[in-house]
Amino acid sequence: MDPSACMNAYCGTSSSIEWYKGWALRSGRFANLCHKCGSAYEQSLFCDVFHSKESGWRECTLCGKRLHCGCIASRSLLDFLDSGGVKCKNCAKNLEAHPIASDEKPDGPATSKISELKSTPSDNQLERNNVDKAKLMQLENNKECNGLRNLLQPQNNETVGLLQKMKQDDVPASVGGIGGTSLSIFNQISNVPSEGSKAELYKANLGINDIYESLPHTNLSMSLGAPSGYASPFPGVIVDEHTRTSSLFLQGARSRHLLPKPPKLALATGLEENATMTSQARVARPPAEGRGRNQLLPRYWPRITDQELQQISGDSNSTIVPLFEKMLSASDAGRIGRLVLPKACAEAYFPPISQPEGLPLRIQDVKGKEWVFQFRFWPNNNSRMYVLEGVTPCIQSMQLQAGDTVTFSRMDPEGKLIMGFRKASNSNAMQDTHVSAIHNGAHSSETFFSGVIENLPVISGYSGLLQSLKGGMDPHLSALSKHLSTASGDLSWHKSEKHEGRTREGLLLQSLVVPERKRTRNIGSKSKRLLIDSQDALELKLTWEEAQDLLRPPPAAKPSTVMIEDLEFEEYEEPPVFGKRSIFIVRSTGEQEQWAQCDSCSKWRRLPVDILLPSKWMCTDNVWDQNRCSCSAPDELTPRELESFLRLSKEFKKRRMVTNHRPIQEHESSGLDALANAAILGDSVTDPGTASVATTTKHPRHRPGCSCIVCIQPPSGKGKHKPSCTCNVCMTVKRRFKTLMINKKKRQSEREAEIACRNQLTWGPRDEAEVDSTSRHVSSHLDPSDNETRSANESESKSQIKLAETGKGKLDLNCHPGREVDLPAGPNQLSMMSLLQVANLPLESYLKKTGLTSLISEQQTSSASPVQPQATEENEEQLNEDQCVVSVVQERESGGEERPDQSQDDPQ
DNA sequence: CCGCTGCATGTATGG
DNA sequence: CATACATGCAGCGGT
Repeated sequence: MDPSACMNAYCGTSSSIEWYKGWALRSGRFANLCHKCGSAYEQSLFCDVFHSKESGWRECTLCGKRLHCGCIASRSLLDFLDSGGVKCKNCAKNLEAHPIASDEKPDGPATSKISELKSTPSDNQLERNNVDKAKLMQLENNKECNGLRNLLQPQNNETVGLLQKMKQDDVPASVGGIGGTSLSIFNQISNVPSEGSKAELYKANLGINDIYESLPHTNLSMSLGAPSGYASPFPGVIVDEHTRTSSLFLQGARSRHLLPKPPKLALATGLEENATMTSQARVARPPAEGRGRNQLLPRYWPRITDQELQQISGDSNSTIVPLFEKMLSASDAGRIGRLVLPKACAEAYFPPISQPEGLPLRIQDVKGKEWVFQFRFWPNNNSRMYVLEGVTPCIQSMQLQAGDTVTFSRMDPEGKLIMGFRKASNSNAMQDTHVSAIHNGAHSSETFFSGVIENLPVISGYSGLLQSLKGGMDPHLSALSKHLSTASGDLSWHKSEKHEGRTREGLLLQSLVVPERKRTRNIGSKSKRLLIDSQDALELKLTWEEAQDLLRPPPAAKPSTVMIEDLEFEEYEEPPVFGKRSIFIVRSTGEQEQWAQCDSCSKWRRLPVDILLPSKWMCTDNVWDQNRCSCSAPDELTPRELESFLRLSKEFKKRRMVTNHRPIQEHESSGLDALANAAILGDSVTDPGTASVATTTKHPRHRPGCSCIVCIQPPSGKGKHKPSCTCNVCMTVKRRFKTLMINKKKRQSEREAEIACRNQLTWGPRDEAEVDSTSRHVSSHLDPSDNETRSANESESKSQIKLAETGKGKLDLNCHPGREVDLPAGPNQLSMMSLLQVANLPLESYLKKTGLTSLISEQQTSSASPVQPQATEENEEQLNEDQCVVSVVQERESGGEERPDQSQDDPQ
């Protein structure tokens, strides 16, 4: 499916800048919005391109225009500069129209821009730079920044100016690569004639999409040797690969050093520190050019840090040239002992082979041990599939498993192949281990820093720092681990211990306590087949949902209202911001509480239920309780209570995982099954709360049960039933669906008035439990004897709630323009701001005012009911001791899990 | 019967 | 749609 097309099968809007216009808020959820059909794609919250919680907003490096990456819709919105940063379509177009302008005018745009920036350092660009302040705060701790100023000192004005210009451009993609990056820039600059450098560099900054194509023309394969008159802060010299021809592997190899720009403020922050700091940033380096013309996917770019390079190289005169890396698949790491090599890499960096038998290849590991693998290929279609055979002993010796990464480098001038590795689960420095591990290692925390996204053509931070490091020999890395995993969030190559010790509770707590912790979505993972612990995978799936929970409207942003298909959306030009996660509880008295944890002292503080917390919140911000507005104030919750709450939250999370997991299995079914799901799941199918979680693989943004024209297609080649099929199964499914819809309509009409009222409540404190747009909701009931009445009312109240949501006019990603069933009666005029105002009213007064006091009991019962037996039993037992029964409200996330027995919907 | 080998096939992804 | 690649699996040989 065209990733840039609207996923609504009825819409047909395909890639265009218009597609993705802004952030839409509806039903308490943020999403990006197709302006044609109103489909909202919540998954776009996390930016595939920038892989950032900052939602993919960037500025064109050249003109400053704000861009959205168009995670799903349209990557064509922007191009990536090979020098880092992005450019908008306009700039790209303009530059393509005048590709040689800068060549003709060495003092043209580049120079003038440079001087301009030099002279007015507080111009707009700098102002714009503030946008990414948050990101840069991370940088402040990153000593990678440090070397640049010193590097600049001896430079001529041109170079400095250029670098300044570069630094001022917003280049988040190279955030992590500052050290090496800046050095490489410097070296390159200093190695070319100054006149040419401007032109070439500027040109390199322009619309060059294909770095491999463009670089030969831009003559950037210049020597990287240390410039005369420049005392490199690094102990080695830079490799000039042009001079390396000694190895077979070097055949055709040329350095194609790119010119990533250092991020803005790279020069402005922390520059005083010593310049000899070697880069520890894990930056994907476009590898040295190999024979093959095929460009290497960024996925395979070596992400070796300079420090690792240094460690490999030791003190020898040899230079380590990172070639490529590959994340081990299950079969790679399996017992078969065959490591599938990326074709392009194999052809580029390994000796050419013409016979399938290939030839033995000596590869030295980082400990200095030499292995001999059979490098060979199989015919595959009309192509070849390259494998390294006999890798099992090596893999085992490195204790590698699926998801870990092996790196291939070359030691020059010997041409010796070096094999390193990186454990997927070692990004402990960022406490993101569980995430990175279950991400197949594709997006661990360092990715966030570096901004380099695998699978995506983000050209970033090629340090060009192919240092040869002088001194002692023996490229052992055995001691490496203790040098790595430092504060910069780097990965260790060697640490094999996993962080299984981190308990689920810990994970939960972490997620509760540090919601702003960098988390990633399982995107960009090439291998879906990697062995991932299912629980972890489910947990991973939730990160989006969790993130959605934390979204807040951008501060000071005024939403504009757009109407699409009679649905009203609030549209924000700014992406939402992340707030702090909190826990909601409901006492048996009906009293609601919100609890949040101080970021400083970790104590839990009780808050009004209607407060939206910023991502950072501390006791001192607790203006609602003067007795507990400082970290020194004692904890209000007993450890027992806290444990109960967290426990229940954990249970809730688990159940939600299970709930969400089920449809994933179901989606393997045929389109008719999907229809059946629609019938069985009924209202909840269209519950927007389930939309973002339970997806199908057919097209991941559709929910199980989705009956759109796409979803009801059988899997290719496996069609079971035609839409016109009249077999018993099909007829039953259709009948069920019909009955369901009739019932739904009936209920809807019966409760129309009530729905209207309830809609007003949607953003009220109580109804948050249904919307769950902010937090885990845990309601506590002091009287467990409520259970009977609860169960008696459960079914009805649930259906009411769901109906209420139906009536709210939910987002249906696949709304048929002419479809009646799910369309709401009309738009609701609930703006975020008005809702917040409403939320600020005391609950009771609001209910009285709106005549909805009767809803309290109903909601309580409904909110307490859907606890699964196994969880409830244990919990209640535990909690009864505490005189507090806590149950989790999960109306919204429950999907079809807790619907009444399907036979209720089954006319048979 | 088991494990290895080579190929075929399904799936994900990029153009 | 073409391609890359992860993995399944048939066939074969060794035990």
